Amino acid sequence: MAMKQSRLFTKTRKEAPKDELAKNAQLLIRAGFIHKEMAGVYSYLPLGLRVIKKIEEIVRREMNEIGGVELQTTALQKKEVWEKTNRWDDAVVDNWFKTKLKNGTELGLGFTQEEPLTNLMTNFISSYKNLPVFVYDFRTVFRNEERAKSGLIRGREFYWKALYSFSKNENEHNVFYARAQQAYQNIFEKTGLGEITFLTFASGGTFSKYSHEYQTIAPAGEDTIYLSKEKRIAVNQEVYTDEVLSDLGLAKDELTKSKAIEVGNIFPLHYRFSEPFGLQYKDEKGEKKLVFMGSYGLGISRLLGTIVETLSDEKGIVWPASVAPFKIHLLSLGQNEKAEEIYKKLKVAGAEVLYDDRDITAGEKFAEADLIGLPYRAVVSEKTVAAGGAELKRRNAEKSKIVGLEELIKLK
RNA sequence: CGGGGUGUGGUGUAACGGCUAACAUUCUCGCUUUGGGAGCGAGCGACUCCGGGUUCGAAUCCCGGCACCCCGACCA
Repeated sequence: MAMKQSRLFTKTRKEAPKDELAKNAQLLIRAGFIHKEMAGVYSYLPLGLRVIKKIEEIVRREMNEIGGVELQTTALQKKEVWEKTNRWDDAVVDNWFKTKLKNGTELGLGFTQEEPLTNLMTNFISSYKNLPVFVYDFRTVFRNEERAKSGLIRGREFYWKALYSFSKNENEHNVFYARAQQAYQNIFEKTGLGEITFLTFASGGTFSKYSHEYQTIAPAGEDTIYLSKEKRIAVNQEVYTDEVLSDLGLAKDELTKSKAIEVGNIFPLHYRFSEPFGLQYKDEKGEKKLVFMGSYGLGISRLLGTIVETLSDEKGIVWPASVAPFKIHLLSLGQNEKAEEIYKKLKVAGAEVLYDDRDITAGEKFAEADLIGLPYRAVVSEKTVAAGGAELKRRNAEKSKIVGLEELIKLK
């Protein structure tokens, strides 16, 4: 998609809002990607929404690749479903947003999808022939956090992907679980966080010995992990014990302590949900058995925040090409028809280009381009036209070079 | 939820208890300029978060509320 910047109603700011300290929120607001509605609640503006969609598509492809099937559950939740697992009571789950129908019936705004989805799947799973099945869901969820913080890192309303696996038994589950790990690794590599994101062993809670978190190293992180750069794994401080280290074959002296942001979390659910909902199947012998489940979460909006938090410099955001709202930032300096012409050709070629066609000073265009942070900047002025084309520069490079239209189209 | 802090034009800041609440930026208009948020001039824009109180007089002091930020706790 191509777009003229004169059509983009958002505006950049020189100064960070005083009610945000987190780098991700400051930059995303300054560059016009998000709008703060209230603490922990943000609207996605056109540029921000495009990044969300890019990340979503990367995640979708990986989920499809491992056999995931997409659906969408509801935000409104009914009490009875959650009472089956004892997760309706505020004494048990303290971050519910609850509301009521006109007639007084209590409802909740979903904070996760295990209950509704397990309940829903009882309609469709009845035989071993129906298994395994992997279902995923992108949606906004709500958590009444006592303290929202760090911009998009911990919000009260956020966008995430949840996948649940339904398997015949633990062995079958383990096969998928391993594939899911690979898919997660692919996602972080493709979104530019591969180098600084670690598979992390964390508390398994009531479900199993461990859960696996994907932790991205960042000073702004809420978690503390001990990581091995060589082995590409880490241990969450909450389970940093001699026993766990020996389990994993890690020695203390090979681990580095670091703050990190939890960008994903996967773990087996065993029969925690299939049991209360009676999610069973008949095996080959006609015997009823419980479905073995697994959970695979990933915060899309948190990932957006994490990318900005970790991949920005003093001038602004530095988007990885894979998630950038546009690939090319085309700037026209002064009056010239050449820029318009290049824009039209790029558009026809299907390039993802944001064309700054506004009548403002060069300095302003450069400063804004750096702040918005698209991977490539192509300047078209009398000077560059005389030199044979556009001046192309990567966002994170110092050097630039003159290129023709063909080379620009290649970048799309 | 415990502790700390902050609320002033859209944004960022200033103002001893005392003139018509100031400056920068944004925005509008004019001129100039055109390779790093450029210059000059003119304008628009604020019941100083809300409600009480003290005082001749409150943005400023006091009380209550709300909002926001930070630390901690919490975070299948």
